[in-house]
Amino acid sequence: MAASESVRIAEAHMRFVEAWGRMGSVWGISRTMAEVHALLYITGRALCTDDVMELLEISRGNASMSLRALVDWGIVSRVHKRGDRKEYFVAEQDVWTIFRSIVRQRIKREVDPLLASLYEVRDDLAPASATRTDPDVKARVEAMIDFLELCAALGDRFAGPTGPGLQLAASLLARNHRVKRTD
Amino acid sequence: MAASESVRIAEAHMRFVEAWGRMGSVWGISRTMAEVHALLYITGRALCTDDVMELLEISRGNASMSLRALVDWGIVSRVHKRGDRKEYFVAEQDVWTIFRSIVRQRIKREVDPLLASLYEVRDDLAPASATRTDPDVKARVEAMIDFLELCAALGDRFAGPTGPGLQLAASLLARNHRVKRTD
DNA sequence: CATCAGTTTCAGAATGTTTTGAAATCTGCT
DNA sequence: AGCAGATTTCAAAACATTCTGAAACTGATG
Repeated sequence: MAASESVRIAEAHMRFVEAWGRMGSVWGISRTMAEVHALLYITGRALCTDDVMELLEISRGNASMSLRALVDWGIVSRVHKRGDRKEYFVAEQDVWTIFRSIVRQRIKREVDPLLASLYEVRDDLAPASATRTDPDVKARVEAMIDFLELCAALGDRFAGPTGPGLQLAASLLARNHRVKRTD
Repeated sequence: MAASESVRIAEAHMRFVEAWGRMGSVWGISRTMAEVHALLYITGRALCTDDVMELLEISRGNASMSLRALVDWGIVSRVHKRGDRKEYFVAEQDVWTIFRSIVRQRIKREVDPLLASLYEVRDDLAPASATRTDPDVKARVEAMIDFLELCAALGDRFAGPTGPGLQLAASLLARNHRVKRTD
């Protein structure tokens, strides 16, 4: 049997799902994954694999993969219903928490490896043919490293599990445009 | 004739280019585009299409497309050499300015259209069958809209042409972890 | 321990993106 | 205008990602 009793979705909900799906690329996830997340988010209900398959018209494999990936990203969790062997899934409801998880994941997956490569490049630039190397090149690599480290640090601060990122952001926005220089 | 006299590149430079290329997905551009940018950035020189083709071993069409796209993004500019009909390209050297351009482009291309869709969804949710609609659904759409608006505003503030984003970021990092709540 | 509902896996198919290369276009010079 | 070097375009090919569906697996139950 297919979906749990009455899983119907208003047309407007589906448009939300589609809009969110198109946004997938921004978050670095596939369209379907984003749609699955949107579906869980907008309904606010616990849905099972069959519900997702049916509503989004995707295959069982795809639904299973996407749900699992969302759980790995930490923005969807598994829940169980008493007396039901099926697994159900719910999306994190707090937008800021969703954002946190995504930012942290992406830094870990993408910025950190890049930084690792850049450290290697810097180390190769430094010791050996130090005299023959254009000092500007070193400076540029350094600048890039500094910038990415700043990004990672900011990400941690903003998106860290303890950080009240929202307030920080708000206060940042509220401040006046110019900030007194510290140098 | 191929590249301008002596365009040679140290092995370490190429590793920088590759590392940066892999990062392309984060910035939402293709690997090659990212590599072209990295090449221009790390050499700090003005290179012509042929230089890029040769160093990156890509086709003329691809080099042309990638360079043009980078110019569109505002992180590479065309320069001319007196007595030379060729066009040369240089990358913006300030990391923060590069970041600014990218953030602004991405907000314009990705967040703004999504927000537009969400406004439509909200408007569809409000007037007609207002009684039949789960109020929580409206709240969730609102929450998402608010969040994205905050993102766009933050992006503008941080990455705006006038904003001293770096100082803001630094001061943010320097602050103590907890910020007094404003409510 | 055989069965069954439910879940995951994975090779191949479908789809989407990027690259090529040659032809068309442009630009500035004589 | 006619030419020559430089650049852009674009259809087809190469490549990469995502999706499907059927088979394999899991683990609770009688």
